Formats: sequence, structure tokens, C-alpha cells
Amino acid sequence: MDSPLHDERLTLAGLFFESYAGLASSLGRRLEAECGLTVQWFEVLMRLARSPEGRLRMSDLTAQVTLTPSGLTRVIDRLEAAGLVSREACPTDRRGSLAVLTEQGRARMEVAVPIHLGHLEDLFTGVLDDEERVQLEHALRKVRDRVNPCATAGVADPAAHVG
Amino acid sequence: MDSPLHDERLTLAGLFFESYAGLASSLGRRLEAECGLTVQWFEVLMRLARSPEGRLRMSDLTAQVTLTPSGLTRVIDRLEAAGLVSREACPTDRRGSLAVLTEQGRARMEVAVPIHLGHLEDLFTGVLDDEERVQLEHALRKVRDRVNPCATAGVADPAAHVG
DNA sequence: ACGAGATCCTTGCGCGCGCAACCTTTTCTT
DNA sequence: AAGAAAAGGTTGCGCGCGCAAGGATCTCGT
Repeated sequence: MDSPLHDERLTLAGLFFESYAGLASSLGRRLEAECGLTVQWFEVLMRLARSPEGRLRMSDLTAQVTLTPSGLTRVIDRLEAAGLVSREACPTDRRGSLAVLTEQGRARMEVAVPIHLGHLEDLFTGVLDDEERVQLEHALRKVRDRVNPCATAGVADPAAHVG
Repeated sequence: MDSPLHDERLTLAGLFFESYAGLASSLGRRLEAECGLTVQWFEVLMRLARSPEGRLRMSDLTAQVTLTPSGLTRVIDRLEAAGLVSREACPTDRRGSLAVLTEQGRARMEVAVPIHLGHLEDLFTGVLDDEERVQLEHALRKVRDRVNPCATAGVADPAAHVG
């Protein structure tokens, strides 16, 4: 049983992917059913809600969410069609576009965030005790830094912006 | 900063999703470049390779990989077109279909598995020490059991833990 | 034994995403 | 100051997936 087909690294990775898939799927189903929001939508609206005046450049948004520029364009298209976001011209760079949270968008998030937090607690953080959460965060941070070194910026954290 | 928009549960979940996305994307790119295999393909071929005689019913495969029956049908279609898998009739149930690893498929996996293990080591398990790996596995197992209780079957892994 | 319902797999369809190509605007080079 | 190169965003296209519907086969109650 020490064949490469049963290597412990495969087991750990499998567990990781399986956990992710299950979590994303359950979370997505509930969020959609109770808030009418996709996980992607939530993610984008979240980043906007965290930003000053609820506005962010497309390129900044692209860097924060796991999405290519073209993917983000479509998401914003749909969010705009749904009335949750609107586009504005960037005042300092005429190439640029700003995504801004509408009143309706903010209202939706004020409902959705607590609900989503409940789901998270129920399906994810609730099954771990404090120590386990700390250890998990530690391990995930190391992995994240390995596979995505240029993260650690973004999130409305004024002390962290690189270029 | 204690607004629901900065809840620690969101941070942990964000870290989880970000790690997953980065890992899946890096792993996928490398596997494709060096072995000509999608992560999905690898996953399916892996399950087959682990099974006696390299054969498995579609329904069993569906249960093991994160894919709906229709999704699996298409994957097997492509794998069959690529000559890595073939279909056989199920001898005990005429509704059923068996996916079986071809010689070519097995040969491909004999090359791909060690390469993939290397990538895993490089991008994932290598950044963690023994204790961190154990802790991560522990936490992930709890999450997996919460979101996907009916796993813990299949895999021909006698050491698989129940939760 | 027979029909109702469940199970297995496949197909039509639509959706969301990434890639590459494109246009516009900014920045760099000289 | 002018041309070259880079960056920001959007679109055409194709792909892989899930959902719902469908045909074939098995199972179970009577």
C-alpha cells in the first residue's frame, strides 16, 4: 500500500479539494436560495462594500477576486443588470472604469452578510475549536503565500498596498 | 473594524478559497503542460488506477469524484476519445456502464503520478512541517465530514478514517 | 407475473469562465 | 514632442459543467 497511488500527499490534497468542493457547493446553494446571490456576486459585492464609498477600479477588483479581467467584466455586467452595481468613469484615468455599489446593492449585502456568516459558522468554522481554527489559518496562510505570493495586499488595508 | 464585513469567519473562509484557487490553478497548469492531463482527468484516471483491474462503474465513479453523472459522462467521452479509457457493458446490470483504464491510460498515469506528486510537494505539502500537515488534515477532515457526510466510502483505502 | 416506481446513464440546453484579439489611453524612450 | 510599448477594459469564441428530460433496465409490492 505504499504505492505512489496511495501517497499521503495525494490523500491530503484530496481532502483539501473535497472539503473545498463540498463547502463551496453547500454555501453557494444556501446563498442562492436565501439571498439570490451567487458566491461570485457575494465576493465582488463584499469587496466593494469594504472599500471607501463602495467604489473600486476594475483592475483592483480583478486583483482581489479570483477572476480574470474578462470574467470580472461579465460579472459586473450582470450585477449592473441586477441593479446592485453601477459603472462610473474613472476620474484620473480615462481608460479605467469604476464599479460602484448602488444603494440597492448595499441594502442587499446588509441582509446577506449576516446570513452568510451563519452558514459559514454552521458548515465551516463551527466544526472547529479555537485552536483548530488558528492552526488551520496558519497552514492555509502558508499555502496561500506559496501559490499566490502577490496576495497580502488589497482588502481596504491602507498599510498594505504595493503596486 | 468589528463590522460584519471584517468578521474573522470571512477571513478564514477567504483564505481557504484563495488557497484552493491558487493551488488548483497552479497544479492544473503544470499538469496540463507536463502531462497533457486536466485535473479532472487525473482525478478520474486515479480512481480507476486504484480500483481492481482498473475498472469502475460510472455510478461509483460519480460518487468518488466531484462531478454529476452528466459531467462524468462527458469526461469519460473525452477520455475515451483520447484512448485512455474505454467503456464496457456491466455484466451484472444491463443499465450500467463500466469505465476501464486502457494500457495507454495506465502508462500515462505511471508517468503522471510521480510528476504530480512532485508538484504537490513543491506547492502544497512542502510548505508545511509534519505537525502542520497533521493538524491541517485533522481540520479538513472535520470540515469534509460536515459538508459531505456520505464520503468516507469507496477509495479502497483500508485506513480511511470515519468521523 | 405484472405494473409502478426507482435507478443508471446519456443528451439538449444554457451559463459562466478563460484565452486571445482588439481599441483606447497612458507611460516610457529618445 | 513623437513614436513605441505597456496597461485598462471589453468582446468573440470555445469549453466544461450542471440541470432537466428521456430511454432503458432493474426492483418491489401485490
